[in-house]
Amino acid sequence: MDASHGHRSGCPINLTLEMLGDRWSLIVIRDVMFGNRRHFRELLSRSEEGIASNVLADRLKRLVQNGLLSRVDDPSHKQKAIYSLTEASIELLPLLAHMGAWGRRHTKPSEALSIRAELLEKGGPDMWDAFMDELRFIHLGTERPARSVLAELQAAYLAVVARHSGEKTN
Amino acid sequence: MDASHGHRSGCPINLTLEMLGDRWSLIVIRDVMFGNRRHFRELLSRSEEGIASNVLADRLKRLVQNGLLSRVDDPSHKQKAIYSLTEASIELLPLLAHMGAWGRRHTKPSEALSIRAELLEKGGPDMWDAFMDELRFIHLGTERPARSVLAELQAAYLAVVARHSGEKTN
DNA sequence: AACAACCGGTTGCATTTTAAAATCAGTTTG
DNA sequence: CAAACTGATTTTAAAATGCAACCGGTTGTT
Repeated sequence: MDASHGHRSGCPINLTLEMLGDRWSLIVIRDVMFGNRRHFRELLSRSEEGIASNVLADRLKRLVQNGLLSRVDDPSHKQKAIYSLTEASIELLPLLAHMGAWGRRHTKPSEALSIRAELLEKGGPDMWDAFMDELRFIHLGTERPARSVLAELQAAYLAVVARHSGEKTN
Repeated sequence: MDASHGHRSGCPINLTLEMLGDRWSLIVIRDVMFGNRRHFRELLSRSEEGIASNVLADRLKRLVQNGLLSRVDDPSHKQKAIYSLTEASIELLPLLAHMGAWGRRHTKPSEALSIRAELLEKGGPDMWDAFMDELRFIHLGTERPARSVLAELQAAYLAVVARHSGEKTN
């Protein structure tokens, strides 16, 4: 069982699950990735799912330790921290896209919150690559790409919300 | 927060996570899918990760309730139950393939247990579709497809194990 | 007929993880 | 100087997990 390294097994699926297989880690990454939440309070109070502050603090710490987020001080406020995606978490995008697609098919999601998943599914790997390039620009400081998938997703989301008269502002 | 239905939110990613976001559910599905473990004892004792019997019993029950597994009596043995994948869990294959690919890149998996993920990544969506067709044959009783991805994966796994002199018989 | 091995679990208990709410000290803003 | 805001921590309780023993029934072997 390879307990020598504190892991249940060396299976890549298992190791991924050990890192991300809980109810909150991927929610946090989703919010940083799709909602561009970069601060503790943003993640805490604008969370659709209502994460508790101690759980958020713990997950942020673990995600930073595992190299899925990076944390730097915000120069504009001595107590603010800015959390960014890393290359490793940016590469989780296809996983999240698939998860959204599966959830859209096999659970009963709300229409407004599904539109991003739908668009991302229809866009396919080409759109994912464009989105990942954009995330590298936002979080890693690479060159700005021509296409903004984030803007496309947000526009589609706002359009749905507007169509149903206001439900929430993001 | 849509607490009206006992869900944290209607986001498809969140709903997927509520169903599968724990440390064991996807391990069980992985073993049924890739290891063709169909009985309680097979899942329990041949588990690489050493799941506890009460946790396995709980997960099997929940997965059946959520429509990710089906359970029928084994006609050859009055006490045996046969667990099968459903269309919903068969469609988790792309997710598991991505998870394996990500884990191969960003964790330190063992070579033997990575070979399936590597093959599945290289095979891409074409191979996934062929595998899903095969899983529908095995678990849902559809017509037998020409290609057996399961055999390909198993052969590759055994080749790696043989190359490293025996480690496990799977 | 006797017996051991096997079947899918269950039970009881200790440990670990998670959840919710209140609280905290330092920082910024008015 | 006070209020609001920052990223957390503390406290307490509940839930999940891990572990080992156990269960009644079934099956294959002798």
